[in-house]
Amino acid sequence: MARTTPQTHGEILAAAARRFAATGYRGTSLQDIATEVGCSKAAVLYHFANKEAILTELMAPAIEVLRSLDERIAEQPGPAAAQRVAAEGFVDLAVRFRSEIALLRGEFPELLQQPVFAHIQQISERLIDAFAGHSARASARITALVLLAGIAETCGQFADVPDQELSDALLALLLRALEQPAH
Amino acid sequence: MARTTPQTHGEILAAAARRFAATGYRGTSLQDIATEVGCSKAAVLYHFANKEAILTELMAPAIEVLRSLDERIAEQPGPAAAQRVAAEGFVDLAVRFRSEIALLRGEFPELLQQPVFAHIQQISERLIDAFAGHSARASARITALVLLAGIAETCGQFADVPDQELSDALLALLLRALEQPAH
DNA sequence: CACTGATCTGACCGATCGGTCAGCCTCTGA
DNA sequence: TCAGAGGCTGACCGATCGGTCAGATCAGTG
Repeated sequence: MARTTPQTHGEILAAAARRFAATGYRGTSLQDIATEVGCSKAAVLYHFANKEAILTELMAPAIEVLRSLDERIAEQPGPAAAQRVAAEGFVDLAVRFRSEIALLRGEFPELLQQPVFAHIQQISERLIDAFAGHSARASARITALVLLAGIAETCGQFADVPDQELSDALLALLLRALEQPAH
Repeated sequence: MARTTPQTHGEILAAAARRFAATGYRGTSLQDIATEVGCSKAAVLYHFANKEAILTELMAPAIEVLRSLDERIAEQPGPAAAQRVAAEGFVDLAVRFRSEIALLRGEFPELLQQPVFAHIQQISERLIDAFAGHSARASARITALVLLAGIAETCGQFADVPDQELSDALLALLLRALEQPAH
């Protein structure tokens, strides 16, 4: 029961990731995390300012990669190049961080309100725009949103599929499904 | 404030639908619904046994259609026919009930535990199977799940798109993206 | 030895949740 | 006129939430 090791911080992070993935962010209480770690709820709040700080630290690496993808897309010369970079970059991100994305478990709408994800809303809008080949046509935007949301929502469920196989399948799907932008 | 009309039942349903769509099922309290209606929380619980009963009544029509779609898919002679019926039926269901689906807002995982959705889990598994053309290949199942989840997750966001246009765009996407089953 | 700072605990707080309950209105029909 | 039923209210309940706080424990330092 008594913990004297200073590695509790990491243990809390790992336990929180497991619980968030199992029951979602809102569905996981600080007591749940504490029980999984084997410490008190107060100990959890000794290592993290509040519940949100745990989520922030868990998501930080994925958010950083998403931000850099956003920049790389903006640098592309035309819509076709932007679409290709967006597709490849997003698939790579989804596969690499699928466990982190999984623990959001459809709570995107509420979680987007939180400071951690302050800029994600705009980034994802630009991502959809790139997916749609900068087209304003309704069908292009519908296609883009369905694919983006579908991948984000499901990639965490393929924990048993090897990275390369999942990556290939998703990229093939995107190339097949996305409407080609006008030249 | 005082309500003497017996139409409160319907008003509560409508208010609940709006609040669920805005902040999700778990994110909406009985007090929120009562405030929107303009009555007391106790009045809401006079008309409905509990919070879940409101959701049950809201979702009943959509669930019934999903159940009949499941039966129709099972009657198809081969995987190709089943895939086509599943695609057309699911798009139709998603478009017609997009406002009902929208108010689940990614809370599928938790809500699936509730009695209302007891059989939905198995039905959706059979739906994915039909989407995948009864193939066991990982890529086919990944594609099926991404598209199904993507449509379910996003169709509620296209409230401004006419039914026919949305339906056409989604069906075209499915025909383009789904892997063809072996003959 | 005394002291300090880091780590951790149990008890507690106010807020909010879904849900219950006794009773108050208002309308209706015998 | 009045009993009773339907509709509704305010007060209240136990549970749970995120978060606070005073203090206990312990390793290291002088």
